[in-house]
Amino acid sequence: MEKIRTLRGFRDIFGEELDKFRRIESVFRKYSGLLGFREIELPVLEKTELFVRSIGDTTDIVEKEMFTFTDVGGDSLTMRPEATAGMVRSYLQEGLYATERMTKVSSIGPMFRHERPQKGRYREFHQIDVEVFGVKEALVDAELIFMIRMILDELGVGRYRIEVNSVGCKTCRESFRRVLIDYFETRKDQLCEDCLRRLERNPLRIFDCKNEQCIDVTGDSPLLFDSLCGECRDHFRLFEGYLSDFGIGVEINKRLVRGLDYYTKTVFEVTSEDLGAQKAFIAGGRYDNLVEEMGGPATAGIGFAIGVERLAMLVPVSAEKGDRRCFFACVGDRARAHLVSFLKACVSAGITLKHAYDAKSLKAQMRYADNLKCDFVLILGDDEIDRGIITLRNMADKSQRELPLDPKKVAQELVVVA
RNA sequence: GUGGGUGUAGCUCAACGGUUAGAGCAUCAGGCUGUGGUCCUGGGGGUUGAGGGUUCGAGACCCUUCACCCACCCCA
Repeated sequence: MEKIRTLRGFRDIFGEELDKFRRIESVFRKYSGLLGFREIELPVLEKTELFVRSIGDTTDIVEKEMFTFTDVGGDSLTMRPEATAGMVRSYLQEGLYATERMTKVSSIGPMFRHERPQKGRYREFHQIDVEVFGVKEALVDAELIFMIRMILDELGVGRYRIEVNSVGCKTCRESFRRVLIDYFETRKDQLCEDCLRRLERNPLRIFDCKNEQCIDVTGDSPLLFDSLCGECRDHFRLFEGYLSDFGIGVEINKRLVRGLDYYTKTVFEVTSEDLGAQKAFIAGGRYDNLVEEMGGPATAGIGFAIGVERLAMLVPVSAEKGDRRCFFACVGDRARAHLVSFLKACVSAGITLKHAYDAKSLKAQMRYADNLKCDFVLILGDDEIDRGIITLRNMADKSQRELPLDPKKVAQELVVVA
């Protein structure tokens, strides 16, 4: 029989990695709470149309990377490939635009993209997502960067870069698009195949190419950043000003572009060289038209997503030692009969009491206790029972002492020493 | 979807085309009746990813296929 294993790109997450996930989540919740975000859980499955409309039907995500299938009722459904679409849907569906002047929400959960897996990229991956609706002021842009910095610092992430840029609004982007196309049209012969495709579909993306020739060509091409409209330029200047008020240094990368269609003005990316080729582990930006495009009132929006798997690769293993453990070793059936009462007493007292389920020699139980890194072992055999006591061994210094054979009193004692 | 790399014990890896495929770690059991880590002895555990081919003989060579890893496209 062939062993059943996980689907390609899907994984079991456990042990050290899961510990890091939990730590990341808890540090995130600390700062998102301090900055006034509330958490929300959204469905993993949504109508396909939601993603097509929000992400853009010519993006790679929508064109070839979604887990999409047809429901028995005939609806086309999709496992969410990113969080913002669902966040916007929820914001509109729950009518939050009418009940609060602005909304700060966050969410944590799995996302799905049907891509070829590689380092730091899986078909099921996890994102921490943050969105702010209804604030057009650049202060919030800087506040999000501040939040990211606080989280990364507390997690002990060492080397990372925060890059920011502005991709402008509809008007400055439209006019620039023509300028860019004109520029590249005359240099078509120097572009790689992929970039020729990009030129047709989304010329801005040529800036993302890793091909050396293409990088050369973009080297002296006009930049969107330099032809922003007055409003977008002002917004970016204010953003920079607030960042310096927060005391955060960032790099302005005028070539930074985003893969999703809905971004406007501020975009940013946090990268690390310790990640392999997929070096961005946090990315986000402003999307001032998205809510309206999704059928809501004109509402500014901005958000970012943290790739949890990628961030976990950068988080140092926490040195904090788990709680001290105790083991119950018994010799013979008479002693074994006491196990349950000790278990009950210890759990009630908040103590972890490990034990072997099958009857083994004392030696084997000691080995097992050692293996489990237990700090204390309770030893109970005929000797102890006859004398009305139980032996408590300290595994570290091998000292032993006797306690009365009374589960509650022993549990109390363990609370003190363990 | 494309390119490259790798598939041998639970894990990390050996084995020039030539006996019965090994080692370390892990696991289990012993080393005078009830005491762990180090040490000694032993046990269990494999269709060498799968299928075909070449050969007197294949873990190794060839073909096919599958899986994983890395990279491209793209993205967190």
